Amino acid sequence: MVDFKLISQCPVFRGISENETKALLGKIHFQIKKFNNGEIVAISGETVQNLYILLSGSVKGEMIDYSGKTIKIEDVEAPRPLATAFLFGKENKFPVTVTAHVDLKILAIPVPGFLKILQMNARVLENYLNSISTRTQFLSQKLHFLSFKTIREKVAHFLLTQAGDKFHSIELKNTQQQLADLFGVTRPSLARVFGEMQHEGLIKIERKTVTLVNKEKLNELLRNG
Amino acid sequence: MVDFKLISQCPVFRGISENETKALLGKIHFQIKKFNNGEIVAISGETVQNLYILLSGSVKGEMIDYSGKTIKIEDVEAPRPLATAFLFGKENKFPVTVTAHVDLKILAIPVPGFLKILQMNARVLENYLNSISTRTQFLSQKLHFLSFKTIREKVAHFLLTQAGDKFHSIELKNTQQQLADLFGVTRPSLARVFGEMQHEGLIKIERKTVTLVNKEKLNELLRNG
DNA sequence: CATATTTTGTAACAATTGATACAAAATACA
DNA sequence: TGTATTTTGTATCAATTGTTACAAAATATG
Repeated sequence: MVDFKLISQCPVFRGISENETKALLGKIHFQIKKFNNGEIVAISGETVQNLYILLSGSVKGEMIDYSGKTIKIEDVEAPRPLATAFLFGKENKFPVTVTAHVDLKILAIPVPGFLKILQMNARVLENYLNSISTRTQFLSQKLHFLSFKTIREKVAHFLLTQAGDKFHSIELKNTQQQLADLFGVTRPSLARVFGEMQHEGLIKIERKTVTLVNKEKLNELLRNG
Repeated sequence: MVDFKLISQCPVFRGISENETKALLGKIHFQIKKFNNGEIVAISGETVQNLYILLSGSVKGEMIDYSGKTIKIEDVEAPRPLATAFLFGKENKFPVTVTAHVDLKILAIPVPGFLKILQMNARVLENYLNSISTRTQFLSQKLHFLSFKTIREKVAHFLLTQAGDKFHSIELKNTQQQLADLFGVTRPSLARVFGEMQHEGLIKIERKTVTLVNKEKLNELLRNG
């Protein structure tokens, strides 16, 4: 028995009623697959030929290195889709090896069928486009952030983005340790940069409040290094 | 007069005949916009409400920093679409300010109309999905590569990826300078790492040929730093 | 309020990389 | 082949960041 209610809770089918979901899936081929704990769902490098939606249980994604060892990358839980950004495109292969965690039930919709659904239902189409676009935008932002090489630049960008055009002070909602993790640097290094920037009169720090004293120089940092 | 032949050469309409393109566009609203050299097509942060396809001329994309200065990011030339990854999703805003280069002609298809086209024509749908998916995959790879912090790690990853499972030596097709640019490091730093890795017996370099002497240790590098 | 825990500021030293320079080696080209 | 140009190997020094350690300050908790 297929739980269409659960499927309609998945991001891709959001806003689609249980009955509509049932009707859509009735017009195409699909499979329900079950895996036991530890079974391999897909191997890294394998071509993605289905849209996989977790119905129950969860999976872990692992990279396999060149010697055969595995490194855990991320977990995905029901009711979420798998590898949505790798259904199409030039490199439509699983970037990770996917293994079942607890007893796992997966809805597998072959790509041709999924394409039909996208054409039949505007809402699903929009959901899917929004999903992969949001991911692309997230990656773009992350990449842009990583383009700043020094900690000073990262801090300047972070502060200016947080403050926006209007404000000249911001409230930090994270500890230095959390910020350091976000920036991918060590906590003492971040603290050092905060201290230096305060000494130079760029910012002023009081408790969790950071005042941007000299916004212009902070901007110059992002250009001149 | 609209040049449907040109439109059908754009990646999104690839594989669609001139007549089909004409028929598709006939069922929706669209605009042809013209810009003179230097005119602003879209401002960074503005919501993307149309799919823009360059019909003639080219544009430059620039970021505006917090003080108002602009930095050139990239150029796009006809017949290519603009900001395809920002039509949908949570942050569907222009990431850059777009300015006309030479006399510019643009096809502007409002998003609702483009959605209709996607539903009417499976080929356009696939083209578009392939386009943004390929972009996401490119960004994913780039991000993965940037996750390697030291030059050693970058080199190890590069060599192992190039060699794959089967081969134990690769032919470099770039100069050290080009590789250094690819890695975002200076040329002498890269040369130093090559030298060190050769001294340690990890690799052997002869002219443009790099032999991976100890693949296992190269793998360990990617995990243990 | 007093005490335990977390967070922050700072210092000393090591490791990595960038910047600059220069000569040897390889390559291109007349 | 001989010469000009490009590429590579290497060295030195500066700049940045990581590592480790410890005390002061802030916060949480009883």
